[in-house]
Amino acid sequence: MLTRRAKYGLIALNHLADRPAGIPVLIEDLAREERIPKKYLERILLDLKRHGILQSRKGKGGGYFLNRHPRDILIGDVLRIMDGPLAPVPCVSHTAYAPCPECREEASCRIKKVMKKVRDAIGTVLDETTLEQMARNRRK
Amino acid sequence: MLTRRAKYGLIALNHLADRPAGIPVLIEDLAREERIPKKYLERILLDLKRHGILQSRKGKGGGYFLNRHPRDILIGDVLRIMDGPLAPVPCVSHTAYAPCPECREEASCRIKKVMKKVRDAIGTVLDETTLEQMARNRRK
DNA sequence: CTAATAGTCTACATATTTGGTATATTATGA
DNA sequence: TCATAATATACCAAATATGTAGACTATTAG
Repeated sequence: MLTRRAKYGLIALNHLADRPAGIPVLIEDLAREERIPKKYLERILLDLKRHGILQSRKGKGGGYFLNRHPRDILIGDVLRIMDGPLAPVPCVSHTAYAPCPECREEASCRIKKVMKKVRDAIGTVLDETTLEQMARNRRK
Repeated sequence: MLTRRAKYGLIALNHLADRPAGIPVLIEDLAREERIPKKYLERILLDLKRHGILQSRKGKGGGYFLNRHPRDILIGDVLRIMDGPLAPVPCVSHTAYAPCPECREEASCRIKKVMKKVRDAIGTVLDETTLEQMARNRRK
């Protein structure tokens, strides 16, 4: 399940993708228009900034804006930042591999074999979808 | 992420799929051999029984065994019982559809469009994999 | 019939995650 | 230098995940 945090993040990025590039949007406006709790959104945006997705300016005329063109932002990367690895078990994660704590012999693990397929299926969708594609159907 | 509960469930089902059909296995043996906390496992097995995956017998000579042939048990169904719907958002679930609480206009929701693809990708793997297939690589 | 066996039910306990708030502090531009 | 707006830190409450404890019930051997 996607967390609310991830949904808020995607909503915010779509919101920003709809505006002209490089023009800052106030957290407050974003929060109000998208009905997201402001203080919570602050932390989400900051996190996305720290990971290079967003950029910000302080003071008057400041706000948040995309750091890259929407076509260069992968939804998979956004969701990794928001919710952690895409993989359903750590032992099949591309970006955050770790052996499963309970697992005894990973090489022959039956769960791993199936979950690897699931991870790849998810990755194929999310790492081949850009913010631009996602935002394609603009509201008028 | 799969919960530990789901992993335990899969491990238990694989364990049972390895034995001759219809011969009961004690919760206690299963728990010990697979290193799963017994009381926790009890509830997991009971849940799988209630959903028709397992069958049990009480008293001496009792225990748990598969209610159907492994080829008729879908991993997707098992995971739904253990962890809930496969879909990353309720609005794209096949088995437990519900509108997302935060969502305003579902028809045009951009998140929904992407997540539907993800759900289908996951479903294609898990609803086409049987316990028999999963258990194919037997340990010797 | 009764004792041992083995699953079932209910209630707690405890840790982690999630979603959110409150209050400062820091940087920027007019 | 003042208003603005992002940043940082610390909390907090509710939900979920992962167990544990103990009583109860059904079954079978003898």
